[in-house]
Amino acid sequence: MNSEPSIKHRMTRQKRVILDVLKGTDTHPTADWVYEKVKKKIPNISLGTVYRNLNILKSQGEILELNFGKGFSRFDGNVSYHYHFTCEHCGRIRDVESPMFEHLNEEVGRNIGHKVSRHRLEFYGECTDCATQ
Amino acid sequence: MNSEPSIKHRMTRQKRVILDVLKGTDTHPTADWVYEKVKKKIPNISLGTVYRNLNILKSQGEILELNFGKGFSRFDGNVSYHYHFTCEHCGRIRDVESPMFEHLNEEVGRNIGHKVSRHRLEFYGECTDCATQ
DNA sequence: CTACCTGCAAACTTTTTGCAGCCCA
DNA sequence: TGGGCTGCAAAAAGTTTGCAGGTAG
Repeated sequence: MNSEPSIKHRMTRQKRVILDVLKGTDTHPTADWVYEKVKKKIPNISLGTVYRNLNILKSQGEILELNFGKGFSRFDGNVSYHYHFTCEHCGRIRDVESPMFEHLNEEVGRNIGHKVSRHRLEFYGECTDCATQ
Repeated sequence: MNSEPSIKHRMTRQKRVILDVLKGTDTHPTADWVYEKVKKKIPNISLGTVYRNLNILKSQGEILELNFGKGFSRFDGNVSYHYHFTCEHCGRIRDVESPMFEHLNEEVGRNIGHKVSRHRLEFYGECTDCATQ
């Protein structure tokens, strides 16, 4: 994977469209979803190129790789750190607008005796769309 | 995967040893680590059997499947729900003895307008072992 | 020009599954 | 005894990579 900081990365058409797709959705898509979407603009793009660019963009801090324990990754063009809410009924993943609980790091760090620098918090439940059906 | 509740699961030697291995460690091992460990007692066990039993045990609530975004799962014989701390230096995953923040579900649920029933919280940082080296 | 990037396809890794025989309840 | 379970091996599914030609800067 060409993501060492020493390499000067170029802005190619492929990379730009991939980034645009990710910045233009809040659906936390999989690599394959991105691939299908990008194919509409660049029909002969390859899945390998999508993966390569996702890794480069991730290493450059332009996107986030999320993981919800399904054996594949999801990607997020919203790099401002935030929590997520997953509906266990429809599977949709939403951004949580709630503020972050910054104090948890220090609180738990003191408790366990290790230096805690960040945390990841995911909420699960049933969204209103599903509850009202 | 034979994990429908309708199926009457049996206790086989393989399943018992797999469960013993998981209950006897706090290292949050991968399926392959469990496989290697179980092979010492049942040398001709197959990896497929390990995976099948891990899935059955998980569906029965006897173990937990964890996911730390590395392309493979980790398993936990400690099913009392708890948080984890991952050292980003040595990679070791420790249980967090801190009490759970039960109020987060209601607080965030009110904020986002969806029914939140549980959350998952993972801490990251540097453990004392690594910090003092 | 010359790194870096692309499409293609093969390779890799983790996990699942079909099958014929085995064994727990 | 029969339905679930096993070992084996092949298949899936997601992701990475080697290569020869293409292109951004």
